[in-house]
Amino acid sequence: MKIFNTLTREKEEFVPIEPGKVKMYACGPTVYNFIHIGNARPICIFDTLRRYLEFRGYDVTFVQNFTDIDDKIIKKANEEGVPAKEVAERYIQEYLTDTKGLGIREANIHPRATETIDKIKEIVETLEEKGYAYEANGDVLFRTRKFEGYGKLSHQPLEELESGARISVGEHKEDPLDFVLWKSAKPGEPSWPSKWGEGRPGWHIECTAMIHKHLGQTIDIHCGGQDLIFPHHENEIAQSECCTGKEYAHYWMHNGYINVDNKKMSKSLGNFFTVREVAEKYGYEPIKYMMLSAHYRSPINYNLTIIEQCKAALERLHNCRDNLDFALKNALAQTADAAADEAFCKQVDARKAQFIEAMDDDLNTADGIAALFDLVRDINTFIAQPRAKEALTYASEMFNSLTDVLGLLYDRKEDNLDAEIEELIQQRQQARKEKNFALADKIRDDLKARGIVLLDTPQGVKWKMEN
RNA sequence: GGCGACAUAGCCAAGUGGUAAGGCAGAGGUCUGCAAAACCUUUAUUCCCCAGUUCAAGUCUGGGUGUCGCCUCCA
Repeated sequence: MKIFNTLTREKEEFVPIEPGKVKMYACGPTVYNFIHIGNARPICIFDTLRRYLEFRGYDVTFVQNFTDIDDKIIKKANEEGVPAKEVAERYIQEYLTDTKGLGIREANIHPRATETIDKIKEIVETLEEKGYAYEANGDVLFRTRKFEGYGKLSHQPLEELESGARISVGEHKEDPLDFVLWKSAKPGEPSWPSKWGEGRPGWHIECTAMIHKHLGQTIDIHCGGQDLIFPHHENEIAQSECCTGKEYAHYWMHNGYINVDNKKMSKSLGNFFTVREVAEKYGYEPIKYMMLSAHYRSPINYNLTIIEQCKAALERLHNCRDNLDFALKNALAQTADAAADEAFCKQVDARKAQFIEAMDDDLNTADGIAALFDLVRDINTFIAQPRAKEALTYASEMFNSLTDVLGLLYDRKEDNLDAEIEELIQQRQQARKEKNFALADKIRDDLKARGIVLLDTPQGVKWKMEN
């Protein structure tokens, strides 16, 4: 598989550190609010990456953090007059509700900053011993200029970065580019004891500490949104590589933004939509589909038309799954046309190959979806007449496998009709046969009132629950 | 100022040298007592503009135009 590596700005063949195994880390949310759909993009994309790597046979260990101590959380807690811990815990639960709705698998480990304090202190101490960090009024700062590789991820010369940097009032930096590893606690703030006094972790150190603790000093893939490249990921590299003397991550993947009116969705512009509010109107799945419909590094311009189009596109996928279920239920025990079955199964294999080719190319989910839709057409055409169970099962399993990798069609209810409704459908069929259309239509209307829609198809009567 | 990205049909969107994927919407058809749904077929002589390289360019080069991003917390 090829991956576009931000470090080299090139697509590179993916080679894991340890054959067959992948260690990946994605920066998780700071839990002080509901996530918006911009936040949801990396969550969806890198969940799909994880699934795809597993589909390709890798044993993946995926770690994603919760930043549960931070200025914004403390601010929110103060506003509400509750402990920071309570705010964090609440929004972790809301996060899990949304990601569950989006069909995201939980990471293997979801470490929290507050559970990683020991490791954080250990790294900061090591950096201090090695001369990469210094204490100033209870804060511990990283001596950026001492790390030669600084700027290698964002591809910025130091001078240019410095021209934009500022020293805020009250900071005690040796250099504007230096950043905080450990912050001294203000009165009333949550804090932990340390050799530098009571304090809490800085903005960038926790990810590095969690990676070292749970994945090791060097990982395969580190991912996140493009806005984390600088300074967050640049600083992570500096901390980690100065601490260990080893390369931090082999591949860096960064997703593009979700825009509104062509502008980056952000809290400060106030042009954001939470996942929750969009889901309440359209459901979670169209959001997931939207994320996959474009390449992960391209921007997506969010609006209502887009989400409606995604919902409609998804319908075609769900219908195919319904069609397959129906065909399977009425499958022939033996094949009627062995040659046709064989040709069909070969075609199914070709779609899988097409899917893999797309996804191997830097996770081209848009092309992956195209392969899936081609498979849908193949299936729909094939099942226009009764087919043998074997071929249908083959196609069905392939369809499930591909949709599962993409993380779509995860929320299908088991549509089991009770005997009474089955009986009503039979009565209607009888009425139709006897040309008692008044009765037939009445039964249809009654069922519709109960949310069950009947579909008279050439293959027989299908039904589905109304959306 | 430094660094970077993007511009493909009504809409969304793939496609890094070989003659324009896929989806939505639209049109036609199949099925049907009717309705609805579904399914099938179809929809860009052309890829922002100009010049160049090449047998061949949406794809490479140069120049424009436009839009956006990072350089400050941010997915």
